[in-house]
Amino acid sequence: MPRTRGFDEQQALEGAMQLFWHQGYGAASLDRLLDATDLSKSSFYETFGNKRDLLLATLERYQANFIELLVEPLRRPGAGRAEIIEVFGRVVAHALGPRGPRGCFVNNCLVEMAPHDAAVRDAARAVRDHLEDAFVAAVASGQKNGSIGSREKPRALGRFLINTVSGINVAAKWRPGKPALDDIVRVALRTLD
Amino acid sequence: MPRTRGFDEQQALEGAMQLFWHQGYGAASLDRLLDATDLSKSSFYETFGNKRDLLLATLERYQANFIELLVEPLRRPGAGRAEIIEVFGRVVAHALGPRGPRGCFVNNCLVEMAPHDAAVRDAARAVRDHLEDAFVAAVASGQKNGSIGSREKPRALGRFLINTVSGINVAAKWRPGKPALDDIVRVALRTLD
DNA sequence: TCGAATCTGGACCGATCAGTCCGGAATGAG
DNA sequence: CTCATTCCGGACTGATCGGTCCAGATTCGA
Repeated sequence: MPRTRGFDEQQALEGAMQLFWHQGYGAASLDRLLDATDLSKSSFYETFGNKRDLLLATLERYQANFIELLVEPLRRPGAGRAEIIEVFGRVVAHALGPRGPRGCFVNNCLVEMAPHDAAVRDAARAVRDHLEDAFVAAVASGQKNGSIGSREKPRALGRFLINTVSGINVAAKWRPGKPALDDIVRVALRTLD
Repeated sequence: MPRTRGFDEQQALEGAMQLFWHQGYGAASLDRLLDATDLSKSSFYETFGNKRDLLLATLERYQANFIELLVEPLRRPGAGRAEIIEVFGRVVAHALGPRGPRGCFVNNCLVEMAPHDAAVRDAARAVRDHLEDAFVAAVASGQKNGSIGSREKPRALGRFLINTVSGINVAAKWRPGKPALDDIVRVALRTLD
């Protein structure tokens, strides 16, 4: 039974993710989701099953479309200090966002849902681990090419860097000035010396 | 019309705060709040007005009873590196908590409510600013007595430290091992050199 | 012991939630 | 054009939400 009328499922997913991201899971009512996905109620349930399954799907999309793009510099061969700096620049821009401070989708889910929902917690943790590993690899590579000091193990530095990223995303929620975020990044990056 | 039967309002506040803290605002239904405060529905509304006002009251209590206690070392005359280290030890213990990872009450509120509720955002920001100022003062004092390096302005270091605290509280949500948190703290404290 | 003040449990309200279901409109294949 | 398939709007359900209200139980001062 092939689709003949087809609609853009990816675009619907994107809309849903944006809504979850800006409003949170609880505040994203079904009506608003229908608006955001541009779907009828029937098609919505046909396509995504239910609200929670949709959340998990948007988490996957976030991982694939945002996180992967965000850390792309860290994947370059011979990545080091410069690439980490570049990623932090993206993090700041990403956290503030063009349409109000949305923070980080995964962080938001973690805080709102993790205590109650093991599946969401696992999904969020997976994304975070992925990000941490990317930092660790870049640190190791940077220590090898001399752009990063060798006083700390890559894992420890990676954990610290991802923690700083988390903090920035929370900080974004109360709308700090860019100077405040720049202070945070500058001091944090001193640990790479 | 004086109270003759009196009940412990402070204890009710404490119970409500614990519930909000562990479950979040949305998930803390009225029924659960009545359990937690050990109040009847009528007395609940008589005492606290409504659910949201109660949240603001618990935020104040958190500020007075937890944050103030947490940063007490920073208030000691001549505070410096040692006191900051002490506070970070408390932060780790506080975030993990005895009854599951509750993170930081203010952070949780910030993420869940700040986008929708200006009053909550202001209250949370006030608590956070308070904490940041305590760090800044301790850094300034530590730079004066030589326990902390002078390469960064106290405000910048303070912003960085409070950001690290935020990150740790988010990290706690996905139940990291203590070694991971220790890595984060150790690396972060190197910025005090 | 009596009466006033305090407190409680639960019935009740309107709103909103996620989710189900179906009659019929829209569409494309043949 | 025909007709099966796809899709939509909206009525509907049952649950739960925060919040109101009051009759009556409980308690205390006098």
